[in-house]
Amino acid sequence: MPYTPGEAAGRIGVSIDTIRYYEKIGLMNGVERDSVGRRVFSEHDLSRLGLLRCLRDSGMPIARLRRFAELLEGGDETAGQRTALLEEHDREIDEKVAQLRLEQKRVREKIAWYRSVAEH
Amino acid sequence: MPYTPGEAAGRIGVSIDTIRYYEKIGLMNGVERDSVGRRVFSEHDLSRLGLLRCLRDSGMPIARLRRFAELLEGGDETAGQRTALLEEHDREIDEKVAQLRLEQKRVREKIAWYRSVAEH
DNA sequence: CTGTCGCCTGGAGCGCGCTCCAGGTCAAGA
DNA sequence: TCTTGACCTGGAGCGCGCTCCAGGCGACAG
Repeated sequence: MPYTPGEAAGRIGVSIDTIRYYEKIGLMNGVERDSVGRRVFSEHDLSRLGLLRCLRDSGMPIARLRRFAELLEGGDETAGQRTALLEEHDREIDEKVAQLRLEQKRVREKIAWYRSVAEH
Repeated sequence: MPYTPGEAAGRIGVSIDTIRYYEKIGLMNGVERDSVGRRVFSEHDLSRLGLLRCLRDSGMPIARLRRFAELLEGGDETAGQRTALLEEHDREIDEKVAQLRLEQKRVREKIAWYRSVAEH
């Protein structure tokens, strides 16, 4: 059930350096250590890391991620705030997708235009 | 019909510094200058800049943008390569959107889970 | 005639998110 | 016993895409 840093990194798809960085900046507080100081990741740590990574990959900046991590540490009372934060992120993803689709439309128009010119 | 740097920046929605930077790195070669060395943007320059900006905003890295700008300067013979480049970018936008939707799914599942816990 | 404004240049600096490095500890295998 | 390998730390460095700065120039307003 516990994972070494290398296993954790492999499972989530990040580098060990990223894991250490996340701990350093307060995104992953409370990860246990073994007798010689090496990190030991629980299943729960992994899912936390996975969620953080998912939020990060979908565009959440580190500062916001830190806020989320803080709320996670705040226990049950912060569940509402966590939900609100995720809901806002959800909306931001929608907006980003909409924006990408607009840009894609323009790209496609340009492609169509190049094609129409090609067949003179 | 011609625009000053400030007007060009305003119309496209970038800073003058960005315009200068784009010229410096070869994305906007061939912009004319007036008698004292100030840039003069034609309608065509604006649409070029606008397209570059659109590609950039939709995630194309500068190196690729540079390649595209080179092709633009290559004239009619490069139209096919330009089209190919834009088509690939179009696919990349699709992939990025798909990825975002996956991540959004996970975010929504987490929200749903928080909600289900809240109503114990 | 003196601001002030918009622009010019080359080059330094910045914010983000890692990534790499030097130097060290311990454990297990040959 | 020696080596290899995974991990540790603090801190420097990096790649990207701008952004800002100092110092200067010409045009136009008061």
